[in-house]
Parts: sequence; structure tokens; C-alpha cells
Amino acid sequence: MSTKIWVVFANGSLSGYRKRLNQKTQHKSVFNVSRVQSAEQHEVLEFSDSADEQLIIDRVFRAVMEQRLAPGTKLNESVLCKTFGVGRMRVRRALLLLANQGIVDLQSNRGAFVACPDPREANEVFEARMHLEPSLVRQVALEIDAAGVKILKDHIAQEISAQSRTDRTELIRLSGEFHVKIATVTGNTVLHKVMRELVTRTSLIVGLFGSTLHTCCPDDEHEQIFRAIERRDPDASADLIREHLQHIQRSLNLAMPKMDEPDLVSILRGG
Amino acid sequence: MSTKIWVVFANGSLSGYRKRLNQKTQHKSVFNVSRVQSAEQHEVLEFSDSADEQLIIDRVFRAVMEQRLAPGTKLNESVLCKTFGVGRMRVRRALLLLANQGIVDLQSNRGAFVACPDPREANEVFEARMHLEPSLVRQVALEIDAAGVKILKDHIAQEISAQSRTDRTELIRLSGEFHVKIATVTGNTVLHKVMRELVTRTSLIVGLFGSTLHTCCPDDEHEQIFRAIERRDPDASADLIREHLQHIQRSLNLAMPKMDEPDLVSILRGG
DNA sequence: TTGACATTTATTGTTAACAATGTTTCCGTG
DNA sequence: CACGGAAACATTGTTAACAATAAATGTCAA
Repeated sequence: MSTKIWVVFANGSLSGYRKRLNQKTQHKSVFNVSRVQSAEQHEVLEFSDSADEQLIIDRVFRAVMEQRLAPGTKLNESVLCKTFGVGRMRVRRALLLLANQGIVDLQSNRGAFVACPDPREANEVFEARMHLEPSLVRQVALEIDAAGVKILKDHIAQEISAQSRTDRTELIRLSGEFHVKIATVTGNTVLHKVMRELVTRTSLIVGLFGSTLHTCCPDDEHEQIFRAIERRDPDASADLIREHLQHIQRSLNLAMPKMDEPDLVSILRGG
Repeated sequence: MSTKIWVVFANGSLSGYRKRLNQKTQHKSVFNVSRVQSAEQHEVLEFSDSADEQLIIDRVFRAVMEQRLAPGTKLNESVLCKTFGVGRMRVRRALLLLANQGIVDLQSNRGAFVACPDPREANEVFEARMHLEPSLVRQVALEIDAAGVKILKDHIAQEISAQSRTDRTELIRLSGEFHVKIATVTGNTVLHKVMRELVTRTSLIVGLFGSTLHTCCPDDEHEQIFRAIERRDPDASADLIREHLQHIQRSLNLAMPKMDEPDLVSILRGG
């Protein structure tokens, strides 16, 4: 739940609180209040209330990226409540945010479902990534420092390990996360968020339209990209990631219709 | 509020509903139910419940883009409720989504405030735009059709008109929206959403750090970009928009600290 | 058995009351 | 008057009950 630590400037304001705090010290803690009276600055450290909310989001994110939550799966509110041991409000807020990011589809009075991107949306996501990632990786190749190289190197090692263990789930997750980490090493949180969203939606798409296992983890392309970055070669990096994205996109079978109501009807009628 | 029209396949399922509908026909309407009994496909047309919710979001978006909502402004829940004539839930959901898009800062137990991006975040937003927009505008220059050209041409006309009328608010809004419209003409909804978010955050940034009026509407750069697009010149388009973004970014005074608590304290202590 | 209709159940959407917190005001004392 | 303290007030966060809807089940007649 919530834990707050008050460190309060001695100009009033705490007085009223301390009384309330002493009344019910269940989930509140005040440390060294007397000592702190002499502190100079009002400061509040808050261990965010929304931690469990973010947990739900992360779990769904991860499950989608690992393709363990199939598109179309219904996300029942009460089930989520029990699973995470939180109230309905938290679950609904998490679902709203997930819907806002295109990961789940929120249908009025029917509930939340893991999104089923259609081919058009799939192409849109890839188009967006094709705009963003070459330029991004170019910058990374130019500016990356030793710490960044290590992050990517470790990641590649993990991928190789998962590949040798034929750990499919882990490999799928790592495969997507590689692209997120490229954004991470720039230190740009805005880019990080955008990439995370696009990559997760890509996972959905690959899960829906990916014909072969090969689709999500094409050979050692990630390693090649890393090597180009490592030797600070922006042009090669950009070219490689462009090809990489094209390979994934081309390996999709976008003609395959998803199991959607209208399609089902037309199929049955045709038979 | 909500209005639904049921058109139901005659295989049951409606029966129970019609009873309820007849009981209270206040905000529900059923048209031609008898005729529809012979229809073949179950279909639900829903006039989204979340329309008013989206309205709140759009209004805040617009107010921020027009810089009429200053960064730091508190967005009181009850005020918003009265303003839009909706319940608290809707307002809170809207605020949550706005926070998720970085437009609003949601502080626990204190409320929602128009975001105050710091210089670091400002640079991140510009960096993200510098990655995205040149590539985007290049594609637009290559693929745009007559309808797209008209959209942009009309927009430029509007900008010129607002400039001649010295309608500052309108000019600020149009100035941001030009970039969104470039994404719009691609027809890519994913890109559109990303651009909309980045541009709105830019408006916040310009409002905070823009030293001069000139910052937000630099000469006729938009018109030049449009002309490059119109003559299908991808290289020139990309170069121009890159310069354009750099001009805006350079005109910012990022050294100027915002009126934030920690800064205020340090200022007072130093004096 | 099937199809129209009614009923029941499960799930989601909304609201309002309550709890917790932040903010302001006020009061007495030195 | 400055200051600490306490209460009053305003606002936000949470919960639980209720309303509305969807989905499932049951009934009965042709």
C-alpha cells in the first residue's frame, strides 16, 4: 500500500498531521520527527501508491510481449482483482491505460480484451518504427558510451543463451526488448516510452500474423546490429535495423484474417 | 449520454432486452425492431459513452496548445465536473489519460496540474521529434496526393490569415497543428497519435521557455516546408523541417528555471 | 428438436458516501 | 507581533452498494 515519510520544515503544518498520524500508525511511519524540526526544507518522499497499478500494467505488458496472452483474450476485472489482490478501481485504471496504449481493447459493457490489431494497424506500427528506429540507432551508434555498450552486450548474451536453451518465451521477450533497450541507452525517457509502446504492439502483431517461429527472432540480426553500434558505424547500424524491421514485416502473413465476429459470419455463410 | 441502436439477428437475445427497453425508454431508442427481425447479422452501433470524456481531453489539449492553460495551473476536479457537466469519474479518467500523455502532472493527494516540463524533458521531446519528423516529412513528400496537398495548403492559408489578423492564440494553435497535420495526411493513426502527443508537449515547453513570441511561429518556415512537400522534394522537406525544429529549440531559454518548489527554496536561501 | 420468449446469472458502469490527506484559518502564548 | 499548535475546511482517494448491460440458462409450443 502506501508509505510516506514526512520530513517537515519547522514552520507549522505538521502539527495537525502528527496528531492524526499518532492516532492510527498502521500504515504510516514518521521517523525522527523531533530531530527533523530543525530541518530546513520541506520534503516529502512518497513510495508511490500507484506501484501496484503499474505492476498490473507491467505484467500484462510482459505477458503480451511473451505472447502468453493471446490477442482477443478477455481480461476479467474480478479475476485481475483476485490475481493482484487489489481493488477494482486499480484494475480499471490499469486497463484504461493499457487501452490508451493500444494493448487492450476496451469494449463498452463487455469488458477488456487483449487487442487484435488488424493488418492495417500492423502496417502502421511498422511504418512508425521504420521512421523512428533507423534515426534512433544512428544516434546511438554515434553517442553510446561504455556503459551503454555493456547493456547491449549483456542483452545479446542473454539472447544467445535463451536461443541455445531453446527457451521460446524468453527469446520472444528478449527479442522485443532489444529494441526498447536501444532507446533506453539514449537516456531519453520520451523515446523510451514511445518505443516500448510500439514494440509491445509489434509483439501482438507477430503473435497474430507471425507464420513461423522464425518471425520473431530472425537469426543473429540483433547481434549484427549490436556490432555495428559497437564499432560506432551509424550508417551500417541504420541500414541493418531497417533491413531487420523489413524482414520481420515481410515474414508476416497479413492475409490471414483474425477470428473476429464479422469474419466468422462471412466464413460460415460462404460454406 | 449514451445511445445505442440494436439491430439484432433473429435468433433470440433481443427478447429480454426489448422488455427492458420498453420499460425505460428515456435514453434508449430502438428503431424498426420488427422489421429488423429478419436481418441476417447481429450488429451494434454504439454512440460512444466516452464522448464527453474525450471532450474533456480535447479541450485540455487545445487549451494547452493555445497556451491558455499555463504550466502549473491546477485542474480542480469539481471545477472540471461543473464545467463539463459530468461526474467525477469521467473527469478523473480524463486526467489519468492526460497524465499518461505527459500533459498533466498527477500528484498524489494534491491533484492534477498542467505539466511543467524541465529543460531535460524539453530536450528529450525535441530529440524525439528530430528523430521522427524528417523521416516522416520525407515520406509525405514522396507519397502525398492531391487531397493531402489541399489539406496542408488550406492550413497554410489559415496560418497566414491568423498572422495578418495578429490572432496570437489561433496562430499558436495552428503553428503546432501544422506538424500534426503532416502526420495526418499519411493516414497512419499510430503516427498521428504520437505526433499529437509530442506537439502538445512542445506547446507546453514553448509556453514555459519561449522567450519571444517569435519562438512559436518563426516567419514563414511552415510555408517553405509546404512548398517543398508540394513539389515532391523529400530532401529539401526533411532539411527544412530539421532546421525548423532546430530554430524553435534554439530560441528557447532553457536556462530559465521554472517556479518550482525546490528552485524557490534554493533561490531564497541564496539571497 | 428448434426457435421465440422469459428468467437468471455474471459482468461492467455509475454513483454516492466515506476515509485520508492537504490547505487554510484561527487562537492563544511568549 | 511571531510562533506553535489545533481545529475547520477543501480536495482527493477509496470503497461498496446499486444500476445497466451482456451472456447464459430455462421454458414451452409448434
